[in-house]
Amino acid sequence: MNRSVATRTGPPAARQATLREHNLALVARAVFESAQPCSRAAIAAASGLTRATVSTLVDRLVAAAIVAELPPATPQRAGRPAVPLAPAPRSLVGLGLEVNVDYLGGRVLDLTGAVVAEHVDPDDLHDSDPAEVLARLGRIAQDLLATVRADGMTVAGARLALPGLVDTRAGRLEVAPNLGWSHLDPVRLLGLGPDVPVEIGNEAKLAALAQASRGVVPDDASDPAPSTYLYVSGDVGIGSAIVVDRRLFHGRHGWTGEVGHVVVDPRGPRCRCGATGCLEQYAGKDALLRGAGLPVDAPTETLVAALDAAEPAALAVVERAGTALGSALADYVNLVDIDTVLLGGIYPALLPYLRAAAEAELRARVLAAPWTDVVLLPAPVGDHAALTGGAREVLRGVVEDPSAWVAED
Amino acid sequence: MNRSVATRTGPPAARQATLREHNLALVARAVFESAQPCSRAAIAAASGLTRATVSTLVDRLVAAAIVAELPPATPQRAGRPAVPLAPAPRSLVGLGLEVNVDYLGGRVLDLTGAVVAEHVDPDDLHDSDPAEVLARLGRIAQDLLATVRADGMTVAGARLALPGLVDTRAGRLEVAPNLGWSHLDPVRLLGLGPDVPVEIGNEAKLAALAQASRGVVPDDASDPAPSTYLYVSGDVGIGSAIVVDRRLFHGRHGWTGEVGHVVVDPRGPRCRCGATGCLEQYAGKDALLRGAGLPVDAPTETLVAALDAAEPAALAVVERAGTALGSALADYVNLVDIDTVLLGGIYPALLPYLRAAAEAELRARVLAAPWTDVVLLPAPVGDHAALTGGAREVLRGVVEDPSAWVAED
DNA sequence: TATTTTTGTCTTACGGCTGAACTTATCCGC
DNA sequence: GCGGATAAGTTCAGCCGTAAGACAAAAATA
Repeated sequence: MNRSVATRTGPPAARQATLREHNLALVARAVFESAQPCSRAAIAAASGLTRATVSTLVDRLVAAAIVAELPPATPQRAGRPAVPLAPAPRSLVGLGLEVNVDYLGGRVLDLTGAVVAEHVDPDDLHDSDPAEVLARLGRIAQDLLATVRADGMTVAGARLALPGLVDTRAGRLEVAPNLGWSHLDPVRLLGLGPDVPVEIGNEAKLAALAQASRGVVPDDASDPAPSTYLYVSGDVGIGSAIVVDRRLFHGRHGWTGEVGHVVVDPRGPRCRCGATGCLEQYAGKDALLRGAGLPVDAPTETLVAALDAAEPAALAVVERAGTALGSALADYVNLVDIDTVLLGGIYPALLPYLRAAAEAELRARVLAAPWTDVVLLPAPVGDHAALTGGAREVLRGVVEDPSAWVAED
Repeated sequence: MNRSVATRTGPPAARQATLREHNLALVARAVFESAQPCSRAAIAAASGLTRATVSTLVDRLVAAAIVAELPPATPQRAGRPAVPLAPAPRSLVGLGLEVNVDYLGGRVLDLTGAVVAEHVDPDDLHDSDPAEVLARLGRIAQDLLATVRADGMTVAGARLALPGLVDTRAGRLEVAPNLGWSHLDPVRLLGLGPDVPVEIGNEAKLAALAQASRGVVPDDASDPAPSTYLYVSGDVGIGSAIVVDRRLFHGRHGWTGEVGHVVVDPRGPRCRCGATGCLEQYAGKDALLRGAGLPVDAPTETLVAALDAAEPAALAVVERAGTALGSALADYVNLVDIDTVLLGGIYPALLPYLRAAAEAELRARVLAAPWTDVVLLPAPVGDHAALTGGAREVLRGVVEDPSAWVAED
């Protein structure tokens, strides 16, 4: 009897409805990825669909308040003027949440990429109580949701960023060393209602996605953000993410990019992970401050001031960090063949002092160096990037599958 | 005038024909990935399509000789017996070609995965003349094609494996150090007619794809080959590939997996790449033979014999190689979060002697070690794996888009 | 004002899938 | 040995989404 209920594995069959969903997403992407507002006719020409089909699809997106019709621009050419289309402001929004060692907070973005609400509480959350902290963040989230709902917006979902080993699918935080948290279900502890679907993610991974500005939401076109890059964020630990075509490379569990524990010198100092000579012991924040003779809890600005003052200890330790970083990034590039590296966290401030050493090491060690240049760039989105990244991930889901938000009929 | 001819960027629009192509591929995959022959009804149940639709799609695949109807098996249950479906033998075939330092040759596989023709010429091709060698391989290919065509088979395409930096899209070989080749167009030099589309690929990458046995072509079900793994092939150099769901992770240019040049010890010996302490200098074939006090042109068997005889120099150098390999693989796993490693080339023979050291290093250095085990396995397909991988890649193309091989009407 | 040009809508046709009835082929129980 | 049960595969009308082309609308241009 239970024979042929068949697991229904593999990709789903395509039916007529699938066609419509596909093309609806195609049209939505066309609107969202266009630098300037575009017309129905332009979308038809670019996509290969007929103007008739594009029209019906656009009408659905407009009815769902995903796309907005702008007032007609003053026409320049002959012919009936086009109706400009653009992402709809302040209708569907995404919520990014984060708990990190130095703050907790939330940020709400709309489909245009604008911040419509935000609340950030700086705090020292080393070895904090997860239940208490997450309940507090839950209340912050509720406040933000109430505010934007009062303005008539609909919340598409939320994404919680955590600085640790996260199993996104199971919704479990395995361990977050710096928070002193382990083995818990953060979504349950947040205590948001079932009306807002919450997923969790690693902080560095979500911050990485925030860097792809042209992804979901058009920024100003002067910023040609790359779509394939490595994002490396330096703090006490050094996390990173592999982004290909504005999407994360996920690996087996999502635990990619642990570049902080790449071997720089096996005879080097012992790392808190138990091994020796990891990158973190050369280019992590604690190692840098200690090496420069500064207190471990000093802010990055203190180190930068020491560098600006040309203090020899600071200059030496940062150059050594640059060499170590270059060596580890060379391994990274040799293994995954991605040659644009965005540096976040403490690195943008230090980049002038470590760039030369890092680039020398990259030139020496990257096998493909004769045919391609590895580019080191400061990450464009800095402050609490994971909040932006989390909110954008939610909105990317809306744009890539708008059918869930479009009326049936 | 030239305004709106629009580049037609992005994914194509979905039309009715797209639906059919999608479902045709879905049905083909169902037949090819099934362990035993399956019926139309079983495919319908598994895919969610109706039996009517599956029937018409299967009929097209049968007419195109991609799928074959087997004679009915003796029925066990009540009801009309099913017609078993399986990949069609000896109809569409793929050609794998390879030039490497020690041989050149070709292999023809049919859709069942069976070798239907093969020709391998051992030879020393260090610093050879590319035009002469590729012309020779072209003649071998012509002979193989003539043979299989005489038996009524159709050649779907060919794939040429080369040991070097290959730009697959442009069809250019940038450099193959061991052959002494650089900057050439191997497809043109092969001189095959336009009736057989030839693509080129890196040897290690294609060998890696050969390891996913259940991919295109069902092997015996006793071998549960993984679908996501790292493949690391040791020879003079050490190449590798990242395989996710039986597909290559391509990176920017396809130049991923250069694990031979991951840093093991920056104070280590100088590598031929110009840097110091690369893995290749510890675990490459030349380094191993030299360290064991054997001639550099000795075959691997000589080293294995020395190990079996418990010669101290050999044991020491292989253990050192195991540690180095473990260190480099730990970096690899930390960066890409893939925990199954298939070892090919010279490593399967050496695995008993280097496994302990490598696994110790992996346990110490892989950050996720407490939550997941890194598994080292000998690669299942050994002899000239790139030939098999190349042919399978061609056939994978057929199964993933059968519509090109199915009659219009 | 008439013509040209381009946008957006309307109508008809077509292709591909669904669902339900129907046919075919086997097993099972009496 | 025969009828019912069971399952596989086929046939046919109907639905849905897109294509194709005509048509309406709105602006620049002569």
